[in-house]
Amino acid sequence: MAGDKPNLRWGVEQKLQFIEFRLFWEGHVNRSDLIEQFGVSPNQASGDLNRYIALAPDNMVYDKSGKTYVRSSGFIPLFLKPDATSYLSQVRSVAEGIVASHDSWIGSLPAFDAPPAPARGVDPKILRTIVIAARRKEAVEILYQSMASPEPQWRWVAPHALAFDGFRWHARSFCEKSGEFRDFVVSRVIETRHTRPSSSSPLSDAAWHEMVVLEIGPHPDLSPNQKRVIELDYGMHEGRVSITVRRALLYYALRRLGLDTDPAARAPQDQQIVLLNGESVRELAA
Amino acid sequence: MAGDKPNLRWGVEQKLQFIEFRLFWEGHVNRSDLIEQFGVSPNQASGDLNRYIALAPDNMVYDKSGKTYVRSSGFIPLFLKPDATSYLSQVRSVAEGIVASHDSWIGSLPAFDAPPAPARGVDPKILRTIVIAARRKEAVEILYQSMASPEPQWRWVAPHALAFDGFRWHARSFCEKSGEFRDFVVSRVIETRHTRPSSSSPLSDAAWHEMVVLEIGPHPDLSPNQKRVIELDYGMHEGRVSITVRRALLYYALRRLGLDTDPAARAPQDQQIVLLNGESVRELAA
DNA sequence: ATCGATACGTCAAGTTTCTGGAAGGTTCCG
DNA sequence: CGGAACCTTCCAGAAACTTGACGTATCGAT
Repeated sequence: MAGDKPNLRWGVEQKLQFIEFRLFWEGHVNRSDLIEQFGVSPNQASGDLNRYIALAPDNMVYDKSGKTYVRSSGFIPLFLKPDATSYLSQVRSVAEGIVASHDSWIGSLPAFDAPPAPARGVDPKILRTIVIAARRKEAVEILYQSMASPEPQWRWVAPHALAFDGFRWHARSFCEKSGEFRDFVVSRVIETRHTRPSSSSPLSDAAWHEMVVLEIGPHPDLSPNQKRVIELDYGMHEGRVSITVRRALLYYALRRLGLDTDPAARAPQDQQIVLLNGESVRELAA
Repeated sequence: MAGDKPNLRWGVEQKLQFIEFRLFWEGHVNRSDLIEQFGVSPNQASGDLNRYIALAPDNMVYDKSGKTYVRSSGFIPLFLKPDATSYLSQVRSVAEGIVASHDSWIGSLPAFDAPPAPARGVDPKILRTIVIAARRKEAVEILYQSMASPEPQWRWVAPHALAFDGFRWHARSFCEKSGEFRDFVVSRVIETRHTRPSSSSPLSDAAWHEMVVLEIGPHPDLSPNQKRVIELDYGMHEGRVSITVRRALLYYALRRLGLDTDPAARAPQDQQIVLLNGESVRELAA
């Protein structure tokens, strides 16, 4: 019956996916939804809805009383794989203004909030310069405000990767001034000037390529039941789980997991997890 | 010359935006880029590129030697507002598998990594049930694994908002069992059963609607120069910035900012910021 | 019980977009 | 020089879409 997706044009495929997205997440679709989202005529929207029914007859019925198409009980997505992470990521992006509401397919946005991350914004042109330099394996001259010097200084760096520490974006780069690979906070780059070919190889960034394994387990002072729940939360087996992280990001990973302080600094219920191989890991942290 | 955008069809507008996105971020576009992204014929792609030139003659020229269209120096985006946050968010989404590479417009993905967040995934159907219940102001019966009880238990909750604490997603809900508003970790919901109308009003969730103001400043033990950089990073004026956060999220906000422990638990360079109004804030934390 | 508003549906004519095929141009490289 | 890898243009036909007109079902208000 259904199942054979003919070669559809991109625009048509998008509209069918949209119908399915709304059916799954909201339970219903309207002709007017298509009109708003894609700017098509009522006429065309009718056609698209009926095309969807023709391709997936068991997924959707028209509810005359509700004046809307509703998902039927035997709904099986045909054009989309429903994904909670992606939906939640969209919720966050729309709520935080990263994505305009009309660019998202979510029709009725759930109320949402998250603890704010008060980090300065990144200038798109500066970011572009860094990204392009990384791609071309070039060095770029940046005016950088470091923690060490009072005034911003020009220096040549050869970026090769981006990293996010939870708050700030970093450009992992070879710094010609210090002769080392370092993290540069992108929002501390005031300006960029020239670029030129770079002789440094990203492969020599040992701290970036070397992986560290963190062994974590539930806090020993939790009750057996609390331990079990934490194990479920973190996907632990037999009281432990391994997390692999680049040595260059180890500091941020420990901080993010709340493992950069003495485990006694928080109550066990707040701390939740502890590092099981702390001795071998902590000496690697920068 | 340029500037007047005629009423274009959705599909055409998307392609022009795509051309502009690639021009801005990568510096060049190919006919083959359009072919890959939208599945059009080489023929049509030519047409679209020339349509773009007709609409924005000063933005792009064909580099015969490079065999590609390149951004010209006077490039002014016409269909898109370049946004670093949105670009970086895409980088992260693609790198973490949230968005398929071919659904993103980024052609050449920069190398990227971030500290992993080892949290269990959320089941899309369970999330959907919660989101729909919130929209319809309904209560839903969930099988929930709490920290308190050894076995999961059925209980009626009326969700009204989603919250993200940096690791886990929560459903802010009225719990009929306890008669209070509480956070339920979505990934700890094993199953959902019935729904029914709810009498509880989201407006009575005091901790959700009450806002707390955090005053933060640079760590006092930093050097004047280091303080200045931190002030720039966090957008502080005169050594302080106010962050407003829901009381229900206060705990997570403090944790995220590293303000939930004694300021002496970390070295000043690691701690970076301190809470200036700690006395009045900390007594509110759950 | 009728009327108006709001949905969706459909038929027809005309425009825009797109494909496929065919022929042609430029630059680079071996 | 010839081939590869780009982009371009012309044409006919198909698919997608718009505009306009007219018809249908449901609901709620008068």
